[in-house]
Amino acid sequence: MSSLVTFSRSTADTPNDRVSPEVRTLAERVFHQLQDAIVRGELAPGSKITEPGLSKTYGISRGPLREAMRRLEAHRLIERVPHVGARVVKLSMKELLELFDVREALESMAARLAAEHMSAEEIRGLREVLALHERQADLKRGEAYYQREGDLDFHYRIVQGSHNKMLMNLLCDDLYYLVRLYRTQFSASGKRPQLAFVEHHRIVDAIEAGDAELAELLMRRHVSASRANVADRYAAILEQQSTPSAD
Amino acid sequence: MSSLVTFSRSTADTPNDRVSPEVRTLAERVFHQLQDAIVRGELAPGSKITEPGLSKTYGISRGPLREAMRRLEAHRLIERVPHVGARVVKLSMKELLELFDVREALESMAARLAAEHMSAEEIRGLREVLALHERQADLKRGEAYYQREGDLDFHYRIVQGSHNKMLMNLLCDDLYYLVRLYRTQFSASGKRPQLAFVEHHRIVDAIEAGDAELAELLMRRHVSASRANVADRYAAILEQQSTPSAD
DNA sequence: TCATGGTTAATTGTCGACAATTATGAAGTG
DNA sequence: CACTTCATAATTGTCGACAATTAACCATGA
Repeated sequence: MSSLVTFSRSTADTPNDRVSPEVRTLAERVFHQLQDAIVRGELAPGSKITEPGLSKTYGISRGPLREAMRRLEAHRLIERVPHVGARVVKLSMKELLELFDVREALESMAARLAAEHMSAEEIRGLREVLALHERQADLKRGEAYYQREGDLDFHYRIVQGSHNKMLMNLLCDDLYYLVRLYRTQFSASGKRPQLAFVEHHRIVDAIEAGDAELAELLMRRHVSASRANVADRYAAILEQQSTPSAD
Repeated sequence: MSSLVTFSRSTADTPNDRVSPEVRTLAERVFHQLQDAIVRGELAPGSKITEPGLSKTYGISRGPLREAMRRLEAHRLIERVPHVGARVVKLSMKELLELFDVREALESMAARLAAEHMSAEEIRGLREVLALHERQADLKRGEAYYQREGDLDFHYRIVQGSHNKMLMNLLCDDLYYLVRLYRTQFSASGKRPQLAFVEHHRIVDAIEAGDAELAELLMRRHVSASRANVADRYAAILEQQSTPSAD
């Protein structure tokens, strides 16, 4: 029953592991469990979650559960209204595009700072991640699963390379969970991954060369292109829906 | 001469709401009270805050108090460590500069979006804010108080003009409280306000012209200059401290 | 049939008490 | 005198119960 908690790290040799369970308290543990359940779609978006229900499900009292829910709310994974209840967040396309705008702003800044601050071994690790993705893409073409998680891994490392803790908190602790939630909600892939590869490489090149401006520009385009891809796919779906019953 | 004008909201039609956006619950109220106390410096940065203490001070039980503290932690105004306690956040200069980098990224994006999405009356309101600041600056030259709050007002409006809710949440609900906290912590002003005025005007010009790229660039420079100003002042203070001797 | 009012049930908000963990201080020993 | 050890106290984590608010439902009347 109880899940094996968060085993997702691809490269496990990171001393500064961000997603360490750190289960020193009940509220922490159930927070991570709920976070995982939401991101994986086990808790349907928009579904109402009730305190007594979760309390019984996870076998804890409402005290720590409420704390966990507060944290989920702060991370924008659930929405609460006083005296009424909480629902799992349901990303609309408008909000998803908003998310991309924020990512474009923050990640381009992260790339710029990474080009300035990243150490040699950090860059080496970044290249390893890219090589790993490439190998996986060779083996499993089309299955974008690994690539997708790996894509986050790539962005993860760049954000960490910025050496800006505030950026790391905002992107890794908040926004990336929303990104993953989106990826399960709208199960999107498209033809982007192949393109994303070369973009990733160019970004790393710029970072390695210490060209902050170029790294920033490339990352901005990278995220922007991803956003455009999502918007296009959405428009296509809309059109397909508005052209109904073509049997 | 004492200061007679003590309130800052530019639109003064709302008399009562000092700290009461929505006080539907105890936790909400004490959260806003604590937030205000921290930002104003009534709770010293770095000081330890204890649950029984605050519980008695505000006359509520520890339940809603803990919820309020969770929210403060999410907004990065306090720092908690399990089983140990919570302390009011104490911004180091390093973290402050990090904050400026994040602001530069987000606010330049906000300016860009504002240039694309802001309505005519929103722009008019923005100009009114600028005019008000100019009048106040004429009357009270040097007293940067009003200008400073007003500066936030200006940035506030542009962020709202972006029509991006996620951006609004990040900047207005999280980062701006940190900015205000910094302003009380290091009581900084410098000669920037006068310069900031013309920069503000140029930004509004770009927004009004619908020139997104220019608005973004100007806002980026604006925040960056503010950051440089802070860094310079800090360097000066450091040098002053390292050259005292002769005691 | 529909609207409206009140009553009931369920959920959230709040509280006080107990358990677990950590910090503090004194005593003892090398 | 410094360092370790242990016992005490204080603080945080957790729990169950009660109060307040909201939603649902049924009944009544036009």
